[in-house]
Amino acid sequence: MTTRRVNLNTESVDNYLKAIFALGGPEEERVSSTALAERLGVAPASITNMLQKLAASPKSLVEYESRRGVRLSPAGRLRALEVLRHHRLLETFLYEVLDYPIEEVHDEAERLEHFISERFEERIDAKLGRPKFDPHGHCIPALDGKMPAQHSKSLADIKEDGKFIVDSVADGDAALLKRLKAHGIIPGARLLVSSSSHEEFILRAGRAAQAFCLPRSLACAVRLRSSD
Amino acid sequence: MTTRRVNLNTESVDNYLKAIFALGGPEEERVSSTALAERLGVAPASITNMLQKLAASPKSLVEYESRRGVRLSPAGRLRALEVLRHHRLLETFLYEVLDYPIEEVHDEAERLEHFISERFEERIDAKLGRPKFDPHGHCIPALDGKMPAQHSKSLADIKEDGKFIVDSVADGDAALLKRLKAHGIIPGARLLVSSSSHEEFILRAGRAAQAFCLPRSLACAVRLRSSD
DNA sequence: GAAGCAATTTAGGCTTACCTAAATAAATTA
DNA sequence: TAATTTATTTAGGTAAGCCTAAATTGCTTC
Ligand SMILES: [Mn+2]
Ligand SMILES: [Mn+2]
Ligand SMILES: [Mn+2]
Ligand SMILES: [Mn+2]
Repeated sequence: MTTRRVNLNTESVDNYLKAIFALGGPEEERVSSTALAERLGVAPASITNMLQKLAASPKSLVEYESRRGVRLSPAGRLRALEVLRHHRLLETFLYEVLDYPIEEVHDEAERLEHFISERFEERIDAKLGRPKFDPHGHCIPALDGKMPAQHSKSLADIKEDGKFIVDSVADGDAALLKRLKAHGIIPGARLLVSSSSHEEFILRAGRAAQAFCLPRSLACAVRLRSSD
Repeated sequence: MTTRRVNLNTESVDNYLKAIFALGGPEEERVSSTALAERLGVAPASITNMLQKLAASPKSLVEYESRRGVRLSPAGRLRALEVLRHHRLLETFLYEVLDYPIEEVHDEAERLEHFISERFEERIDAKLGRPKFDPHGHCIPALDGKMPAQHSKSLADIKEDGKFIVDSVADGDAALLKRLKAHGIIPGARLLVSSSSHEEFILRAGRAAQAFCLPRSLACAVRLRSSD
C-alpha cells in the first residue's frame, strides 16, 4: 500500500491550475468539471482524473469534493499566479524587446511560460523595468502573487453610449486582436462607444480612426475604464 | 495490421538526433547504442527501442541496422542542426541581451531550444545581428543547416608549449567554465600553454592573468587555433 | 414520487518514453 | 575452437495524460 507520489511540476498541472484560476473569477468560486473540460479542450473524464490526483497529492493544490466542483488552495493559487506572471512578462518581452506584433505574443508565451527558469523571469523583468502591465493591458502579478484589484468593466456590460479609455483587450483571439489594433483599439486609447443595435457596438478610437463594428458576442474581449 | 504512425516532433526525438550528431563527429560515423545510452543518461534498452521507432517511421531520420549502430539520414541531420541552431542562438541571446553569466546559458538553452517558434528564432537572430558564433566560440549553423568547417584543435592534442588563441570552450561543465572565465580563458583570448607534467597543463591568458592549472582529463574542454 | 435528463465519475484502453531482467549475438581470450 | 565477456535486443512493466463508453448521481418535471 505504498502511496505513490505523483509529479506535480508538469505543464499539464500548470494549465489545470491556470484554468481553475481563470474560471473561478475574482470571487474564486468553485469550478465545474464541464467548464474545465471545455476550457482545456479535454474530455470531462480526464478532468475528474486529474482533479482526483491533484487533491490526493500531499501538496494539495486544490480543494475538490466529488460532484461539487473544485477550487484552488492557497498553494495552488500561488502557482497559478506564478505561471500567469511568466505568461505576461513573456508577452511584454516579446512585444517590447523582440518586436512581435501584439496578436502573436500570446501563443508563444503560452508555450514558453512553462519552461523558463526563475533567472530568465528575473532577467526579462529587469530588462523591461519591472513592468506592471502586459501589452494587452493586463496586470502582471508580483513575485509574491499580489495583484491589485481591477476597476475595469466589460464593454459587454455598457448600457449607454459614451466615452471611455480602453483598459485591456483579450489575448486569445489573434484575428480579432489584429483588427482591433488596425482600428486603434489598444490599451490606453480613447474610445467612443455607441450601440446602433442590439447586435453590435460601434467603436471609434482616437480622432481620425475609422469606426469599427463589433458584434455583441465579441464585446467581452474589450474592457474599459471611465475617461475622466 | 494498421501501421500506426508515431509522432516524431518531440523533445525526446530532438535529443536523440542531437546526441547522434554530436557522437558521430565530423565524419558522421555510426554511433553505438551504449554510447548513446551513456550520453542521454538512459538505459541501453531504451535506446534500442527509440532507434527502432525512428528507423521504422516513414520520415526515416536515421539509418539503423541492428547491432551495427546508427547514423543520421540527411533529414535527421538537418533536424539536429536546426536544434543546434536554436541552442546556440539562445545561448548568445541569453548572454548578450539578458546578461546571463556564461556558465549559466547552456542549461537554459538546453531546455528552451525545443519550444521556441521559428519566429522567435528569427527575431533573436535579427536582434543579435545574425551572429556566427555563440559565447563559447561555437559556430551557429545557418538556417539551411550549413556550417563552415572548423580549424581548431583540442588542447588535449597539444604536444609542445606555445602561444595560441582560445577558439572555444566546452559548454556543459558550468563549474569549469566559471573557473576558466575567472582566469581570462574565453574565446578569442591569447593563451600561453605549457605542460609541466603529464598530469596537467599550465595556462596563462592575456598578460597580467594568473596561471591556471588544468588537469589533462579536462583539456578537451578547451579548443585552440594558432596565434599568427 | 417515479421518470427523465444532464453532469460527473468509473472502467478499461492507448501512446510516449522510460525501466529491469532475461535472452542472444558478437567479439575476445584461452 | 570453446569459453567467457560485453554489447545489444527482446520481453514485460510503469507513470502521465489523454481517450471512449458505460455507470452513477443529483436534480427537474410531470
Ligand atoms: Mn517564476
Ligand atoms: Mn496578455
Ligand atoms: Mn528553427
Ligand atoms: Mn554553446
